[in-house]
Amino acid sequence: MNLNIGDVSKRTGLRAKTIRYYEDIGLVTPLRDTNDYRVFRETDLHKLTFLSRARALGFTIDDCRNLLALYEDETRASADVKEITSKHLKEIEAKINDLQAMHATLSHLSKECAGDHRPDCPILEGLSGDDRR
Amino acid sequence: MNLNIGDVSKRTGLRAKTIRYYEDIGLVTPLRDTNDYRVFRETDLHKLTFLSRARALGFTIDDCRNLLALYEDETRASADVKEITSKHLKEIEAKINDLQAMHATLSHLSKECAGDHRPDCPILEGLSGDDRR
DNA sequence: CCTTGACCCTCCCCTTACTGGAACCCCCAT
DNA sequence: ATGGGGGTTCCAGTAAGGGGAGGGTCAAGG
Repeated sequence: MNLNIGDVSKRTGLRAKTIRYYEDIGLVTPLRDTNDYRVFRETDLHKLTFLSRARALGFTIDDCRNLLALYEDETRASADVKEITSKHLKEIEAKINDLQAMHATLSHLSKECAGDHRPDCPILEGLSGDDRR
Repeated sequence: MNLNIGDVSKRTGLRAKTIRYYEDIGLVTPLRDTNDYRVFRETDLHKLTFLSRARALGFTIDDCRNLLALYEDETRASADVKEITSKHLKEIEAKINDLQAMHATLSHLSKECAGDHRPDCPILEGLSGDDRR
């Protein structure tokens, strides 16, 4: 069950480039064949799958590093995992709020804009210093 | 009414560094005093205010460049502005959707997690290949 | 045995939108 | 003259990879 980078890429959904990058920054340490090809074992595959999912859920690489350490530590406290997750959830909420505020402002301006050949444009007015609400 | 970079920074809310960067990439072109200090005029101030607001609404620098060109073009069609805005609104919506999906998944896992001293952790299980919904 | 195409390798620069820092100049008040 | 608070340039770094050059390797087919 020794896999090349291409195989791992297919199974994890990560690109080969990404996997090499993860090795560079020390998240995985595959073995090497005599021809310098990376050789991934079961455990490497598990880690990379884990990383793929954690990244897809928006965790930073740094969070991933910590989560992975907890994942591998049989004596972890689930509280530690939950804390990282809660912090991340709060960041997600903050981002959603920001985006919703932007969306509200912009869609308001956009609705006012005729969107035709004429130059008058409430969007540009809103973006300029012109501060009437 | 000639302003130094610090004055402009205070009035626009942009940091001096950011303003220099905007000059670097050609978004503004302040004059120069004999001592090499940048000299900003009214129009520069307007442009930078515009940029500050557009950035705060999440437009990319590239969008800003286009919007600024339209802002300065008295013969623009408001349709062009609206198109950039609509595209941006769609991107915002997509991001919000992504974030909400992440949030849903993560908060579900988080709720299942005891968050105590014990190692059992549904969050880690969810992140590993363990694919039971 | 040789070639072809699909893999794999390393190394380096590019991206976004800035931010930080070093090393230096300028002006005014003490 | 010295101190502080402006200003200037340039260099390096961030997150998380992406793109591409230039080259080695492997397995199958002719």
